[in-house]
Amino acid sequence: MKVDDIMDVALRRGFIFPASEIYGGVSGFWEYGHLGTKLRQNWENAWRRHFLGLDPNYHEITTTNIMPKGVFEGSGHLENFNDPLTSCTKCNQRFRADDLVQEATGRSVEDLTPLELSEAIRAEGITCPKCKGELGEVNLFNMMFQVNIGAAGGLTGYLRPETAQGSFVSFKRMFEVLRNKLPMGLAIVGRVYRNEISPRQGFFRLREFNQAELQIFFDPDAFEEHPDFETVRDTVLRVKQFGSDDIVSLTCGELVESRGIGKFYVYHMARVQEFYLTTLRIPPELFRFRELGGKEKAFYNKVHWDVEVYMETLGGFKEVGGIHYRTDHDLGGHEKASKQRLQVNIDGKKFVPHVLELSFGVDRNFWALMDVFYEQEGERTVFHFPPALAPVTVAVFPLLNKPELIAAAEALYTRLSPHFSADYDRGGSIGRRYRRHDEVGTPYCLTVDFDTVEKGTVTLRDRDSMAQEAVALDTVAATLIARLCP
RNA sequence: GCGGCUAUAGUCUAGUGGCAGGACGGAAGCUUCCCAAGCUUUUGGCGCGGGUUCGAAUCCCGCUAGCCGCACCA
Repeated sequence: MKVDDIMDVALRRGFIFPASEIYGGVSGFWEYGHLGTKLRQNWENAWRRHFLGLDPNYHEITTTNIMPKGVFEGSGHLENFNDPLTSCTKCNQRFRADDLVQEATGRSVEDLTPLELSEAIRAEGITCPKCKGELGEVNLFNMMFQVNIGAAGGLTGYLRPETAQGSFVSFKRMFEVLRNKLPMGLAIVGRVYRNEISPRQGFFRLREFNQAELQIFFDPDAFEEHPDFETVRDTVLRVKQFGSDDIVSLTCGELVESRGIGKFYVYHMARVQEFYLTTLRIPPELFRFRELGGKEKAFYNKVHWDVEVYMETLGGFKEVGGIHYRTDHDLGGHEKASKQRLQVNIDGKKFVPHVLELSFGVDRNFWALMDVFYEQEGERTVFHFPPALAPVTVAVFPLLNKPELIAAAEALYTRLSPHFSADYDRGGSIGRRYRRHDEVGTPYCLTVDFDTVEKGTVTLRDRDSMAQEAVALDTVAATLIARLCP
């Protein structure tokens, strides 16, 4: 199985491994080794360059992982994800305990604690609605991890379940700092936490993971337009529309005209696709937008397409991101809960900005790179990562263990390492060293031989073609840069 | 969270109550060595915690993790 092969390399070579492994691990928590950290950072930096470059007024901020309870009252996370659950001890069906008690007693049970609900279930003799089996203890279940801030009796806080809230609570100040202009984008790349009941699918559903999100605040009256729309009007998007099983190719112009989706939204779809096809080099047939509708779509999302990549290891197209038109749901909620005015005043027009959210799961994107670019070519295992994303850009080898070659190779490594992600390896045969670096996706290897000492050339070996060419020492850095930025 | 199966070195694996073995990998060295060649030396393991037993990798219980199914996944 491909998933086993990739996980084997990932564990063996230092991409990812189970968290707190020596204590047995905890499901849903993973650690990144040195190569995984580099690959993830490279993805994140590519994401920053692409999305923050879309508009001079899109910026990255850094906000806290722990936020006070009030934030999640404003966001709706507490209200919507704090369900008291009980399950049948016989058939394991789960139920909302408050619904069952309320139905049996006719009383409002909103303020009852889980313990009181458990007692009420026993007192009323409530049994499983499905099989009449005995119901278990009531447990409050919220996807958020709760933490105590300060000494006993202090504030209740939560680990953020999405980075987005950081942008919303920072909106008021950042709008002022950035001199009252819309659209304004606030990006956050960072850790988030969700207490999944039962994470499965290996690395795909995590309890602690990374998001890269860009919240774009804009005037809702401008949703139908975008100043650069003409540059993407004829761009062909791969889309799977709600209610259809087919992936079709539609231009941005067609999507606006046939579906009435605002140009502001479709423009950003084009830029997202560009990121996947051009920067990440995902083959087009493995990429699509999937429109969500009906129950799948959160009530506050007016338009919602997921970004999906086909992953063989996960058996199909899987969500790696989403484009959500969240309207004024978030700022409106925080306005009520915080009692702060979050409306803006632009040229005398007062309104609460709407939000377009570009949201990406970093770890899922990381896994997508591992899946899409993994190749087993006979005995050769290779990751064909785009060179700019590969954890190691260039590896330097002395052909032989001769003092003059080692000295020359070390000098070359020392010269390159401040500017490139470089590695040095003198262990085993030259062929073995090439294979070692194929296995972690290093695009370029430089081998120092006697020609290096005598004529000042090194052998540049290309990962994908395995072709070799002589390159002058003086031009090695320039050659690498030219290949990294075609 | 429930049920079934599973857990031996970095990876894969042999071992069914009596000395934990192999392959690959890693390290050091030899070999003017450009695609996992060869040789020498070496490293390193029974997931965790209880129990049964003279003796447990092996049998039993619990925990943790993984896989499959159910449930969950705003």
